[in-house]
Amino acid sequence: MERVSLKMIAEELGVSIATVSLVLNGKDKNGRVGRDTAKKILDKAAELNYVPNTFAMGLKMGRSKTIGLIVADISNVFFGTLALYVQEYAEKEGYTVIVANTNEQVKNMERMIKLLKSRQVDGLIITPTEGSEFLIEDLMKDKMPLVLVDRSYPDLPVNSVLINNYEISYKSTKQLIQQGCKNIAFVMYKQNHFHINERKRGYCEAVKEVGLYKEDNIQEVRYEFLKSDIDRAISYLVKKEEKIDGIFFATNSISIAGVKSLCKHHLVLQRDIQIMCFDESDAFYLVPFSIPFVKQPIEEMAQHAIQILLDQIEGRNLKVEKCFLDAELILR
Amino acid sequence: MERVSLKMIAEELGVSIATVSLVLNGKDKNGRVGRDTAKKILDKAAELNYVPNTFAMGLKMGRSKTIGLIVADISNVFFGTLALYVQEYAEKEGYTVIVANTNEQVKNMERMIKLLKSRQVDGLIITPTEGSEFLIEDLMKDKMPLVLVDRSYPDLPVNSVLINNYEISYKSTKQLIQQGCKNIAFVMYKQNHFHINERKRGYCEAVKEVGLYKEDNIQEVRYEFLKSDIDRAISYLVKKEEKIDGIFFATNSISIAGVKSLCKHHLVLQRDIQIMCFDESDAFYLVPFSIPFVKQPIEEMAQHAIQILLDQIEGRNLKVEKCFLDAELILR
DNA sequence: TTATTGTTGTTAAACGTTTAACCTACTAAA
DNA sequence: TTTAGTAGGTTAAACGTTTAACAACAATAA
Repeated sequence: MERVSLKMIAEELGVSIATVSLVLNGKDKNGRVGRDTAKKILDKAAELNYVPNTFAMGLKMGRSKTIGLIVADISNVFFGTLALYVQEYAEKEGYTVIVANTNEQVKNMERMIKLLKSRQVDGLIITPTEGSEFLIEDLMKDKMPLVLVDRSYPDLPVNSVLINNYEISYKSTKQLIQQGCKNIAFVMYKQNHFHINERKRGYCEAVKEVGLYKEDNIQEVRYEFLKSDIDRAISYLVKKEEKIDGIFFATNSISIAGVKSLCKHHLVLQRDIQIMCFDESDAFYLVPFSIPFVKQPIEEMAQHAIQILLDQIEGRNLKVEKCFLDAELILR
Repeated sequence: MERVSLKMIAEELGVSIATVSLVLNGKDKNGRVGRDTAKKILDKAAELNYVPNTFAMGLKMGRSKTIGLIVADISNVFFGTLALYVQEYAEKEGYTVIVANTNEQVKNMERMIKLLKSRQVDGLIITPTEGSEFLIEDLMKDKMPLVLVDRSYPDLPVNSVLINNYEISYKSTKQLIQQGCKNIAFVMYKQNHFHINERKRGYCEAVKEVGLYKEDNIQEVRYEFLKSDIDRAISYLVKKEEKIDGIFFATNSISIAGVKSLCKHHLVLQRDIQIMCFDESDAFYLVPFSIPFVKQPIEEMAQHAIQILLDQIEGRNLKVEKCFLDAELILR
């Protein structure tokens, strides 16, 4: 893996390294380097298949043109799609993305931040884990350019890109009510995340308004034990005295697991029970009826996150930006 | 974003940079540095929250401890899962992964290789796009450590991790036959990929064996126009003279799109038609009957790919490794 | 006494870039 | 003839790390 350096090009052509650098960076305008010297250099670089050494560049310039993206689990389609778009928009601006997984563990998040810092990232886009407020505060003290996505700590003066969790959740619950549901459950993660609580608040508000609020209709499941907890929750909900006739699932992984679990109880969706999901899934198209869901504007989230982050990195905007995007209710 | 360097630690403690480096790299054994000096350095490093500058290290050492992973589309759950495990195993060995998407375009693959090279990756794991043989050959000429995953060019002496496409495909088709299907279709991408052709060969072999081969039962769809092409293909298959009673979908994206399309025709799966899919999908658990599928050992694929790649990078093994793993037929 | 060995460090070069500052030769104007 | 300007480069330092080679000193051995 013989790597081609400026030096090699310079030696082969009998010019100085500086000249080669100037030409290859396009800084040879206004008469720094002669036309034919420039052409010779360009040709030789192409011939030798020169690629600049980002390490040397980064070391010298103090910027890596790299950003870190920290998510819970890249194999989850929500985060995978987010990663796809983040990379797409980052690349357009000449930035590379390193993706890191936390698996919702704050310990991992800490490790990943350290790793990405050692990789000299110029900034971070993070979906923070539960209990990671202190890590965010540390990063802010460090003046690391930073954008939180999907989740946030509303009291911290930190850039964020969020959706209208409360409103869309309220609206979705209303929709179930309008479809005739009289006893609606809400299944959420047992996590103290602001965005999750906002979704809960939206649900509560909607059911309270029509006098349908019941505390035991709200079921919490643990991330690490999703499958078993969901089964228990669904069992409880479908077997209890006043049977449930509608369920709102608070995230995409809960939606999938929840619907799976419902199937096990031989309940026929849309007849025995109405459901409402967060996030789209291919799965929804496999059933011969439509499953309503909340569609998050993932591409726009990625786009705004990148834009805010790069504005900070490149010093175009130093104010804290809190960006709210509207999710959409899809009924079909 | 004041970055802490060895120099700062050295100055604060009144020792040389070399000493600090030695201690922080654990190279102060056999009496290089005194016990208490070492302790002072360790403490100060922790206090200042020192993280080594990977750029300077990489520049000096000529190795980045970074590998590149090139896939078609990170938001596809197969590649997402692959990425997850590749990262997990890479991290265990102290390597970081940069993921790049090609969207199945050879142009993009070329761009991504260039980008990753400029990032000084020590090696690459690639699921090559169609027509990218010349890029692989270039990399081999460059002596870039390399492992192809999922797909390969069998004539090239290049490391690869593949599944037993022919056998599992043969076996899956046999299964459909055994379930009583008399007229089985095969839906595949219109791509000249070896692994895809192997899957086709497995199907063909199985149907020919029992005299059920019909050329127009093999339908090809284009990656860029998956949805429309699938709809056309399914329409054709279900409406033609001798109606189809079984379909084998050759990849996960085709499976999902295909089942969606079948639903549109109001066909009841497992009654009107038997199907067989490649790769698992959450979707399969939403229907009250079981959908058989081919399960690829994604974690093992990632593990072997990393192991082969690191063996090459670190010079432990210079032979070309062709690794074959067995996919599994899941019936439930 | 002198040499040897061990302990605890330091010095300095190198990795591949970028870029401010400098240099040389030529042309044109005063 | 001098002076200034311009075109077309070159020199050298710096970024933060690693590590071979060196050094200073003390203890021990011959």
